[in-house]
Amino acid sequence: MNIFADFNERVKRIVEALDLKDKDGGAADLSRIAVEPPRDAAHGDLATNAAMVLAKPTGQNPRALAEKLAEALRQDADVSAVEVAGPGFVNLRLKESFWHRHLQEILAEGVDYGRATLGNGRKVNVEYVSANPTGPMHVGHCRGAVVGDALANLLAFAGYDVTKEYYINDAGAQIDVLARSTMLRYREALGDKIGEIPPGLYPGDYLVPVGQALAQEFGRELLQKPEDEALALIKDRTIDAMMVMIREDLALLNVHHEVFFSERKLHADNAAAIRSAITDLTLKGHVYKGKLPPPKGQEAEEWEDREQTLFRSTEVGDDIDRPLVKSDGSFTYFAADVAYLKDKMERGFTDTIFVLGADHGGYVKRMEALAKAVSDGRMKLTVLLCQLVKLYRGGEPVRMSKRSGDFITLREVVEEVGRDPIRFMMLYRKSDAPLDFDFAKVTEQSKDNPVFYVQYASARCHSVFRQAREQLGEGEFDRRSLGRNTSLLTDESEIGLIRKLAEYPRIIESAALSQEPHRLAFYLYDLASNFHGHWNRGTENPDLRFVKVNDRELTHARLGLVQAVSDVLTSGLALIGAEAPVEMR
RNA sequence: GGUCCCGUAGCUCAGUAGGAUAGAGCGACAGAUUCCUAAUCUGUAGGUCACAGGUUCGAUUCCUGUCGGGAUCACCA
Repeated sequence: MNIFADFNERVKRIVEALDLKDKDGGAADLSRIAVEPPRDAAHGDLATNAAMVLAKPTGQNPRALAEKLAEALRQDADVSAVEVAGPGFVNLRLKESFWHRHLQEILAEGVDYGRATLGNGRKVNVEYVSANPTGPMHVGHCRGAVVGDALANLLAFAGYDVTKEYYINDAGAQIDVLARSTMLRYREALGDKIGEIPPGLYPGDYLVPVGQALAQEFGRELLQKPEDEALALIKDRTIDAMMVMIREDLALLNVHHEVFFSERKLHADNAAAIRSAITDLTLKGHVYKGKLPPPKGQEAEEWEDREQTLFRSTEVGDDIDRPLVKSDGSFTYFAADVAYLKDKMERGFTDTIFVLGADHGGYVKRMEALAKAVSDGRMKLTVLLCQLVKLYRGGEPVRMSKRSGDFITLREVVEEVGRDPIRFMMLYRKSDAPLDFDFAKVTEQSKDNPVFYVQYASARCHSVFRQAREQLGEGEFDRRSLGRNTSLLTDESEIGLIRKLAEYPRIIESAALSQEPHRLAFYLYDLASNFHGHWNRGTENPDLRFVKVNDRELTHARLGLVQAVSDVLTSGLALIGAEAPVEMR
């Protein structure tokens, strides 16, 4: 139940009853009417811009129109005060009884409070992580993994039919290099002296067990086969092993994809899928043979001026046409994307979202262009770019050398700081802003650390219940009985907390709509702050404490409020992918 | 040079389906514990929302340009 949507309907009904006509004599456009929380709480609980939006098209004075609206709104049983302010805002104040009833609704819905139908069951594909299967996940993958996962959770909660997907880049030269690297480890496991891993191959220890497993299974058999054949088999085994490892790494972060889509499959059977997709594109007139101009702004010494097969992406919004076939006759990476997007379309997705690192910003336009061409504009493709994460340790930048596999792995980060702080902090910044991640600050257990601040609020809620059970000598409290006496909540600070809770559904919808999961993290911080603030009023004024031993009814009412706060914290933290702890000591 | 992102308090950042007097945390200063967890809270100080135009009843938010910072730029994945 979104109270803003609720009152938006009420306002619209009133406006309809006024039977306003626009200049052409038609019914006035009501779509721009908004009901929002006013920026300044002193203005009331809700504000609407209806009068200002409608004034011009209907040729009326905005303040006069606002007065008419106000008059009608005063008749609403839930409204205690209405005033017209500024250029024509209508500010509403709601009766306490409305808030009491709303708290009951929150309690009835529990952790489902805020679930929305915004998506109308539309099928959305969220693709994220998609790291090359050439080694373990490293710290650089964390942000995309968390942002993508939280966004997918959020969209599902907002009523979309979401599929979490991982595109395995298991084709191409890098994978061949990977197979040759494993071959070396295989020989090593057989006792051959391999010396240093030659430059250009993957030196990481993680291939050692893969080589050992091969040696155990095949003995020296593979060395007797033709190299092509042996490498093909080794490649399969290595990719499988890498994906097992990557899934384990992702599980540490609480990330679980539903679909792992293999690029190699698109290249199988003489690239049947790619050929078919390109044929489709060709039939639609998006493919031609031609030359590309040499790149500008940089020395192009190796530029080869040749005629090639191109996707005419410039006609669908791209800056330059894109090659589909390499000079050796094989397909480009982008050609596989054509087939991949076609596959997504055929699986029925109306929306596909890619979560990528900022270094992939150059791919956005060609992907958008491709989606247009492949689906004739029916599939909406959006790219969410995550800026880079800078690592610090106590204020000092952490240096990582890219050579010799000397990077910090995802596993190491999780082991050092824990899953929840990573998930929360990766979302405690807008995706398109760079993020500083300081190991020292993220593990700090104080109010300066938003993760612990929010989780502590959850722990406090549970602490109240422990106290209540002890002092009142009761068992578990169920939500229905807690909601029975909400009308006993009369303190402004208590009503304020309900008001804050009532923003949750709106936050869910706006975060899902704008694809900005960080809004949820900031809201939870805000809610926690409100709760801590209210709590501390109890230290100054014992009458405001939740547990009143000599007033069981009041205690139940207040516990209802605590339960609702706890439910929303639990719900929101779950979307972020973190726990709502019951205790922190 | 092209493209994309960013520019808001001393610092780190929110806020933008266009709304009223632009917010929070940190840092600084002044306070609160016979307390349901002080891992908390209250108050004070601090601003040309980079700059210039445009659209609008109204712009931090949308558009254009300038300046500054970052990312990226065929045949790799």
